[in-house]
Amino acid sequence: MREDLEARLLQAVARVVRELAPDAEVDLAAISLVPARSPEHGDYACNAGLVLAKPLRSPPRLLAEKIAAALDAPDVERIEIAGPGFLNLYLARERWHQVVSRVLRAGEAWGRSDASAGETVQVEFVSANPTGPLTIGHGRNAVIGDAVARLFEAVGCKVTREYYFNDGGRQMRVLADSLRARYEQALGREAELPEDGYQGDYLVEIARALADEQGEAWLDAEQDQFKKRAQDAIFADIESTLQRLGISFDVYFNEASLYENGSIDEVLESLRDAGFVYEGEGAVWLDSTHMDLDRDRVLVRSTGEPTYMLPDIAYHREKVSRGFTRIIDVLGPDHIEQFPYVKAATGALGCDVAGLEVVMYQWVNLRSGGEIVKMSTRKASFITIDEVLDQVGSDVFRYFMVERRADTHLDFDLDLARERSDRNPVYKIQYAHARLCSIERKASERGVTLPPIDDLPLQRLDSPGEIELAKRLGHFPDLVVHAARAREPQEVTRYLLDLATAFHTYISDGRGHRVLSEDADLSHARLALVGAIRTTLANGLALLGISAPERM
RNA sequence: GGCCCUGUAGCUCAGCUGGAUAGAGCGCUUGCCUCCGGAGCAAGAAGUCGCAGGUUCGAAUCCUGCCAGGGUCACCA
Repeated sequence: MREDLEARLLQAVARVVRELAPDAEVDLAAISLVPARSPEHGDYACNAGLVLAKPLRSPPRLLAEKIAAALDAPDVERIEIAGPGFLNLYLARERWHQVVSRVLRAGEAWGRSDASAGETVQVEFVSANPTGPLTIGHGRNAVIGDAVARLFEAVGCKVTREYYFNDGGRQMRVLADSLRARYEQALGREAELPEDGYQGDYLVEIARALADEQGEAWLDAEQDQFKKRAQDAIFADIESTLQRLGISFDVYFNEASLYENGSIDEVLESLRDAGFVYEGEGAVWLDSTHMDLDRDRVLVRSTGEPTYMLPDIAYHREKVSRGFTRIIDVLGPDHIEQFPYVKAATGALGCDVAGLEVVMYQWVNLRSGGEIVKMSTRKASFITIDEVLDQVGSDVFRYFMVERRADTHLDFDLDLARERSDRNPVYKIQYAHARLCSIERKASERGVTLPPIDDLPLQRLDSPGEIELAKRLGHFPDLVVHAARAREPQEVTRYLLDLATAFHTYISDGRGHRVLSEDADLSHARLALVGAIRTTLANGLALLGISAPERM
């Protein structure tokens, strides 16, 4: 609806420009049509008069009037010129009533669109190496990644969820040696963890299970056996955590395969051939200075071992080769700095990297008992997702993880998350949904059934609260598109909280908006509105992977 | 020192890619359950948008500098 109006508005602008100053340079992208902030400003507000004032050398209010006169839009009932030169557009009420029937007709598809149809998107997220359980920091990555993937699906993209991991390298050898030590300890022998070994209790448990199962049979086992054992156990644990969050992946991509199929060598050679590699200080360097970046980076250490950057480049070349139109990396601040180098180097290989982008999130601090616990992967102090899930459940966890914009630091307030009360915003939204369901149940108990959608007496929805709610529902598809474009699930949480509040206000502000009454038409109209709100809340929650309970 | 993110109400944060009187949740004050769910609603107090310049009809939003917090800079992915 908004888009149609915007198109007509731009036509009107074009007419006015043609008439007054055909040669003027006008930036049409600067013209916006947005939902008005307050009802005094109508339904939609447009800044075209102000934007055109300069290039057309005319007073903005005068231009606004000309645009208003040139606008051909049957839905627009009235236009006011306000303030410095805004166009305030008032739509006919029937337009908003129609929103209710559209929602009911669309059902689960309400909010979904083909705005980005034809795109194939790969979202790579979590990507934790199998050296330990997922921590709360991975949790933010996991929830954001999955929610962004859901948003892409909602606007018509085909989405591949991918997990990239490395089970090779020094860290895994240390892990293997750590498990061996724990295993020997489990058999009652003297054994010491290697220096900078993995100290977490989870390895003790894995070792105990191994000792119970194998007895002393593994005392002479190879490092590789321990490595595989640890890796399998830890991966099983990671997958079970992800399952608790309702997250599953289409592809698990192993970094080792890039070594096995020769990609690493190929990439290094190609970069060398392209003239972007040189030797210095015993290492092999990426000449990123000549890719418009501020400095060079090491690709192969003086020890002969590649840095993580080289396989990263090979991996991104591999992703691009699979033909995705868009490739998203969900990265924490510790990985973000490498990305421009990886992207530039991948481009230097001749790959089209235009669709490569990052969704970056900031660290999570855990707040408990008024104290802030800084989550640090390096230091031993970390809290696992499972530990938190034991206390709050997936819905609360997911909500809290996407409640803030990804690029701001997140304080996860464990005490608040644990509260099943009005202080906790997840419940406010879910409660509204349950309350709506309750009203529908009540209606069905009383034998009230809705007439066919086309026959609904929606004109009976004439109170300001009802029109306000219908407008809010009407904005939902735009909201989804916007959130997907911004890669910001947070926008959905905010919308849902506002919608839930608007409903609670409507139903209990003492203005007598009883849904079920003696007036059959009014009851039907309001019941239809109830259904539309419920559908929108449920669809919005689904975008976040959060359940919409019918009872609480 | 270089680069990246952040600085908005007592706290945690929005602010729709430059718009009209800067908003929400929590906390605080005061009211509301003979009535479809009080996990709710109504009203109120609370802000030099980190600081200083600049760009223009108009800046929390864009530019520059500074201050503060976090991150990162081949031997950890």
